[in-house]
Amino acid sequence: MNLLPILEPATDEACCAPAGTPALGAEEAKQKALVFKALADPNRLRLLSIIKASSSGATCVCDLTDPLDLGQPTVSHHLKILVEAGLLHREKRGTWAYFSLAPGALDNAAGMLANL
Amino acid sequence: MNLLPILEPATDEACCAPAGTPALGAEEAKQKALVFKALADPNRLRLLSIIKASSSGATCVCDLTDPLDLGQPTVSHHLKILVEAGLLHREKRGTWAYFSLAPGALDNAAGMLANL
DNA sequence: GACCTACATTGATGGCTGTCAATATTGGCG
DNA sequence: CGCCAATATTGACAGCCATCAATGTAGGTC
Repeated sequence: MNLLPILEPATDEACCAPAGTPALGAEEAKQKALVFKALADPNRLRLLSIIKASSSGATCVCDLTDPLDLGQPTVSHHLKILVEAGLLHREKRGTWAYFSLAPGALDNAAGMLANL
Repeated sequence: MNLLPILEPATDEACCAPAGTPALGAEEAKQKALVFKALADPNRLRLLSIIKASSSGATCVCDLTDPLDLGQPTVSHHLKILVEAGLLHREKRGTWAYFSLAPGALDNAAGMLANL
């Protein structure tokens, strides 16, 4: 990734270190938080799970409303959030909208945790 | 919530698959969402980053307030959330409280994404 | 064209959350 | 014991968020 500012422990006393700049920049943190925000809802996790488990790899909204006990607009809203976070891919085919996992998106999120 | 009257769509046709039970259970999803909720804040990500980058592996609160531009109570609040999510470990030593990464916690969270 | 179906958008609302000021607690030190 | 320093807790408040009802849009069918 990028170079981290080395923390120089050199300070006065016992308690702690200086900690001038944090290891993770404010902007970068904000960006990464967006992905985890999208993952921070039980129903969205279940949506991802269902879509991932789907044999065809693509699922339409009518498949997703029933198992979640949510209204159709709510599911549509969650799907939008997941798409905007880059986790899902939407493909409109005729009247139906098919959703599939964005390739590598989950791995990418997992990598964020490893490279904090 | 309550039971929704099942609309009999009579459209048993071509759209999708049955989708009886979702792959991820409601309770399980709620539990996992708690971890991601803890990760879904930029300042908490930066806290984790600073603590992880700390040479000693343990950092006290006084090290964490300055680089984040947040008040001490707010930082304390964020740390509490991270501890309760199982991501951090708190060790009180005299007047100071030292925080360190909970071993394997980040890997565990990354695993959740892989095993959705 | 008229109508239906699948999905998206809007508006409203209750609940959650991040932040701060003020205060409480706890340990160390004289 | 009295005081200070480090941290935690409480209360209050603004902003965000998940949800639903109602409506809009667009594709398919007759």
